[in-house]
Amino acid sequence: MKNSKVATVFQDIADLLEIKGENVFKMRAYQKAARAIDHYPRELKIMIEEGEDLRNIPGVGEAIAKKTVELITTGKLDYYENLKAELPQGITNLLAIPGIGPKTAKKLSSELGISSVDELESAINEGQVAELLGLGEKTADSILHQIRALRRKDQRIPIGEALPVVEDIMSALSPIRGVRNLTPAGSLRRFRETVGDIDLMGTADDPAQVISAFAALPQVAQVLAQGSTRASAIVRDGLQVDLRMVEHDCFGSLLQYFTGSKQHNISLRERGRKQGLKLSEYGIAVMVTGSLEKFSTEEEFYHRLGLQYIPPELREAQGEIEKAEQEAIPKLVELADIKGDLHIHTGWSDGHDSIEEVALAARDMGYQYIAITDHSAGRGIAHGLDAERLRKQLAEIKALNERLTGIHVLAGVEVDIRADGSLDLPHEVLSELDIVIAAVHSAMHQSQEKMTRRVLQAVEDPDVDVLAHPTCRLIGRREPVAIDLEAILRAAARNDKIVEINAMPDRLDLKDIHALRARDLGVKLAIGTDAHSIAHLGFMRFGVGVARRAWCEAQHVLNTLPLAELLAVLNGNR
DNA sequence: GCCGTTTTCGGCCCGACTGTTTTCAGTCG
Repeated sequence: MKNSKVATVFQDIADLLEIKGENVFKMRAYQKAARAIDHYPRELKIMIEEGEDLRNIPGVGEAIAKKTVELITTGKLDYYENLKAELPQGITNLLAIPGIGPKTAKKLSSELGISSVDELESAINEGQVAELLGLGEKTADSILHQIRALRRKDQRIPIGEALPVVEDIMSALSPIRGVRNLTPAGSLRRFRETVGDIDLMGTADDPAQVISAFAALPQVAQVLAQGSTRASAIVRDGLQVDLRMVEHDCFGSLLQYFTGSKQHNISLRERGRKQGLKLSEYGIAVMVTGSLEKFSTEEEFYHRLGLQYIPPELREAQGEIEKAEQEAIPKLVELADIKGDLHIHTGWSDGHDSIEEVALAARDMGYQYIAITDHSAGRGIAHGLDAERLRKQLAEIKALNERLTGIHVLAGVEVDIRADGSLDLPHEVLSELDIVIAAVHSAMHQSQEKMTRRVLQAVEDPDVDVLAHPTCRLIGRREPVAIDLEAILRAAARNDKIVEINAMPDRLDLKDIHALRARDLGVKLAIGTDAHSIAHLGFMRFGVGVARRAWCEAQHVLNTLPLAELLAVLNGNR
């Protein structure tokens, strides 16, 4: 059983306990454990098999550890089954509707016998809901509205779609006089792989003026709410943007607050409370005197708490606060550390641009090198290169390198790992290349045993340098393949192989927690954009975001190396 | 149910908004 499934069960237990009206702190303990397990970089199943203590996971104590073992080893949990039997089936579905919490869900269930969204909708239409004590016409209307919105609304969207939207709005607002510090907050700023809605903040001499300007933007389809310091609006594709503007001197605490994560902020406030400090978006209040200290930067805010600055990508309540206490937050890799892109397609296979066009664009970005890694001729891949065409491409790259200055082009390939684990090109031609990336592109529904053996064979192949997009997932569109990633990463560590963080925003593969696990196992990572056109070279920042969420420093990322050192590593590998 | 520079009991984040109220409960981020 996967961690995410375990987390879902504990979250459901929390919901059930909340509806039941159990001790809220017990409920929160399950919530916290669910989140921690969902973010945990190791598979609990393996930890149990290897006899490790699950109580090392923050938020998991004796009781939840025991329940986790029961759930994973037997596939089911008595406590959970009993809890579900006590309450109407499906009742937790109601909690997914914004505006409905545990009390309302319980009331709807016990007084009207409602346990599904459809039943709720008919009851509202029949006027039953508005008659309940404590509810009313407005509440019933608003619930109906939310049900409809929920059905229309897409799931969380990939960060790669959200960031351009917010940047477009930022560039429209930033010319306004007196506007400063425009910054995306929330999960977008933390570079989570998907975002629900967009938080945008900033400071202004006259916040209300900026809010009005925002509401009038052509990008805005519908204004949901508009006040003097904040507005919510729907922009294209139903994406919701919340803008908050405050005066300049509170920006640090405001940005900190709205960047989250929620659990990070809770942990931070618990810690502050022990120091007699009360944290909020307005600043830090000293409890005995009641005086409020304001902060114009996040750095000052963290320092006031006796903490080193914590970069947004690490704010997930995964031990970063303890590390900050010890001044042990590493200097994370930055976009500026990246010296080149190691995964690029051109018109030779399914990309759009010529090698030279890509090389010149990369040089303009300040890169020292790029690797051209077109597809091999594997089944189903358009215009893949066979040995003959690959040698022709190699010749073109050699000629180009003699002609171009300021950028070096590495000759490479993204060779298909066939269903049986063999590579799609012979050793003779692979050995002539600077870099060989291997990846699965077919037979994705193999059993976990078969897929793991298949990829292990590629990782152990002396011709292979890099394993690309190891899970083959497409966010929101294709589930990751069944594979024992722990075994793959351990094999990569043993064989000195590099594993890719694919920066294409709908892949992000490895994902954050797997990249962290790789880092911990000593596996070197390469960030590649998988660009199929020049514009895609800009995806690098998403890959860097993943690496930062995985606590990676420049030393953990292969393509922060200058050209000579990179070539030395690649040559040493084969 | 978890946790410990107030350690094995007694705590457990904070403020805003909304709608239904008569002083606040419920929900959200």
